[in-house]
Order: sequence, then structure tokens, then C-alpha cells
Amino acid sequence: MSYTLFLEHLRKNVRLAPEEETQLLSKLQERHIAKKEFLYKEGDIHTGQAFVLSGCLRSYSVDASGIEHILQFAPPGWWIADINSLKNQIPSSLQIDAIENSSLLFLSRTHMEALYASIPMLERFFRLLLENSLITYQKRLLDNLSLSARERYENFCKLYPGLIMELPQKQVAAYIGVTPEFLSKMLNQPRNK
Amino acid sequence: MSYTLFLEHLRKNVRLAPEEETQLLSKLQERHIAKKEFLYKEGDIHTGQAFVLSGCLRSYSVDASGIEHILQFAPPGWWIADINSLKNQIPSSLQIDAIENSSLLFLSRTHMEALYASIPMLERFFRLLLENSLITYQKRLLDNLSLSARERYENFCKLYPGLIMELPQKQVAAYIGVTPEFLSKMLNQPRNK
DNA sequence: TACATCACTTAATCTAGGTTATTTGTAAGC
DNA sequence: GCTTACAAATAACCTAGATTAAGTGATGTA
Repeated sequence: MSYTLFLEHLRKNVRLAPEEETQLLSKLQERHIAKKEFLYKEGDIHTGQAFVLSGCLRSYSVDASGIEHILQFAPPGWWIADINSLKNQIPSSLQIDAIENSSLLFLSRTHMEALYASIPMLERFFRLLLENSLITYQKRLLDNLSLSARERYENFCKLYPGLIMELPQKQVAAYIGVTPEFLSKMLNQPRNK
Repeated sequence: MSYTLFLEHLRKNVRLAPEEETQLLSKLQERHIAKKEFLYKEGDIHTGQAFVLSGCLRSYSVDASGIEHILQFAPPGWWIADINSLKNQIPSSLQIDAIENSSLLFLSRTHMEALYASIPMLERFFRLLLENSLITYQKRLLDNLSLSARERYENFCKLYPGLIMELPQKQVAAYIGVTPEFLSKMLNQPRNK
């Protein structure tokens, strides 16, 4: 399959020597994962992170009452993993599965560490990605503290404009933090304010 | 004042050559900031980040109804800044002020960039810090989605065990996402479940 | 002494969003 | 053509937490 999406993503953030790019690409392992299949389950210790080429993955946790809460959607061009499990090698509290048939590039933790040593510029690359993620999560947290369900829904539409079309409503509900029933009610009574 | 807290923090994450440490320290500017004084206000473009030596700062946003929502407390040993404003040089949506008389080490964006170029290991240092932050915010977001106010309060006590003692209740309320009135009621009716 | 200010409490009332349950639509599998 | 399964809609009722408003006590300060 084509690595162009990955290369674009890489070059948007950082400039590597051609042989470094080649070295990096050689460590990426292509994988396919069918709709509803798991990449990792709760309790697994993550062995690497995934860059999505096509399809869509999600990471979520299941609370004490069995309700799913979605932490992240990963459409093409996004990374997904439980960094806490990956970094500290502890059992994950998240599940990661595919919501469509998907293909991805998998980068293992061991390759990752070797690459950090041989291509220092990768430290910067991932630092930049982490900065962006952090900004996103901080904004989302403040939104959850200060906005109504309807406003959070509207923000979601802006953040994932393509996704809103093809995503079952209940997934959106599990992301913005309401029940599917409430979301349905909300969307069908369009009176504002 | 003593830089030992900063050096401990640095060495816990990364090992620099002595001359690199000296170079880094020489870029840190010591500042003092009185209780209730602002480091940055909403609309400011952040020019650097602060490492807290003593006292305590907080970052928060004020929503459309004038209610404060606290994103972060920064007791000694923590960094604080609006990364979105700092990274993208856009007006901040956050306020940062001191909740006690505080002293801090200020690292400007321009020094920061020069340091990244001359001490590549600093990329790793900040990458590691960002990873930790991200883990914390992800956990907090999921807690906000899945836990009750009482459980979030208990988590807060664990996360900032020293702080809970000396912090006005209303600040805690603004962090866990309830009104001060509700927090007071909750703490005074100790029936569980 | 008086009077502001601030942290906190109490209590009555209100509402956004949850819960539970039933129903309908629709697509997939056989 | 029938069945299973899941997404969505609807509705009646319920509750955690918000809102508003008043009141207490401790500290500060003129």
C-alpha cells in the first residue's frame, strides 16, 4: 500500500535526510484490521502505536456501569495508542478497535526507541505531535466543563467534519458525553437556546 | 534563590553535560509574583513558560456566564503556560495567576528555540513532560465523562494531596467542575453511594 | 467601633440530561 | 421470504447538580 499519507504527515512537521526517511519507513509494519476487530483490549500492555492509512479506529474506556466513553477517533492521518500503557508498560485501561475496515502502519516500542537514538529529529517530530494533542485535550476538557451538550455537539461537527456523516449517532454520543437517547432527543427538537 | 528543585526535575528526566546544564540555567529568569497577581491574562500572547519554585499558580478560563474553570494548578516543581498561545502565537483564552505569593523560573520562547537547537536532548526532555501531561489530561477527561462529582473530588485529593489542605473550597470546585454550593453540600452530607 | 470582604453554609426551587422501556426502521445473513 | 441484530426515535419518569438568595463567621482595615 502507499506510504504517501505518512510521508506527507512526516514532512509537514520535520525534515529528515532521505536515508533517515528510508530507515524510519523500514520499521513501519503494515496491518489490516477489520471492522469491530480489536487492536488492543483493556488489560493489554501496548507494544506500539498505529498510524491510520484508511478506515477509522477509536479508543475508549468502559466504566463501572458498562457505558463506553470514547477518548479518540483516529481517521486517516492520525496516530492512536494508549500512551500511558505504552510509555509505562502497564495494563491499558482503554480498548482500541476499528469502526470500519482499516489499514494502518504499526510502529513498535522497541523500534521506536532505536529510532529515537539514531534519528534525534524524531524527538522533535513526536514532541510537536504531543503538543498538538495536548492542546486538543485541554480544549476538550474545558469544553466539557463549560459548554452544553448541544454546543459540544456543534464543536464535534467542526472538529471531525467528515466523520459526522458516516458515524452512528451513538458513537458521537459516547464522545461528547451524553446518552444516545438524549442526543436523539436533542437533535429532533431544533429549538435553540 | 536555589535552582536545586529545577535541577532535580531536569535530571530525573534527562542527563545533560555540565556545560549544557549551565547554558540552560543561564536562560532561566527568576521572577516573583504576588498572590492574585497575573502572569498572563486572556488575550495575551504568551512569550514563555514558567517553572514554579515556590507558591502556587493556576491557569483557568472564564466562560460566557463568567464562571471560572481551572485547567491546572501548578505547585512547586510544575510548569505552567498556555501551550496553544505559546506555540501558535495566538491570543490566549486562559488566565494565569498566583493563588499564593510565588517564585518561578521563566523560560522565554526565543531562548527555548535557541536551546532546542544547541541542546538536542532538550527535545527529549520536553517530549517526556508532554507525554506525562497528556496522560494526565486524558485521564481527567475520562474521569469527567464517567465519574460522579464525589468520585472526582476523591481523585483530586489523591492527585494534589498537599494542595487540598490549603486551597479554598471554591478553587477545588472550579477544578472538578461543580459549583461551590454543591461541593459544600456534598462534603457536609457524608452518606455515601 | 464600624463596615467591607471573603469563604463557606443552608435551603428552596429548577432543569439538563439520565433511565427504562417500548416501538420502528433497516440491513445482513441464511 | 424470514429472522436476527442493531440504529434510531419516542415517551414517561427520575436525579445530580445548577441557580438563586439569604445568612454566618472570620479577617481586614479605616
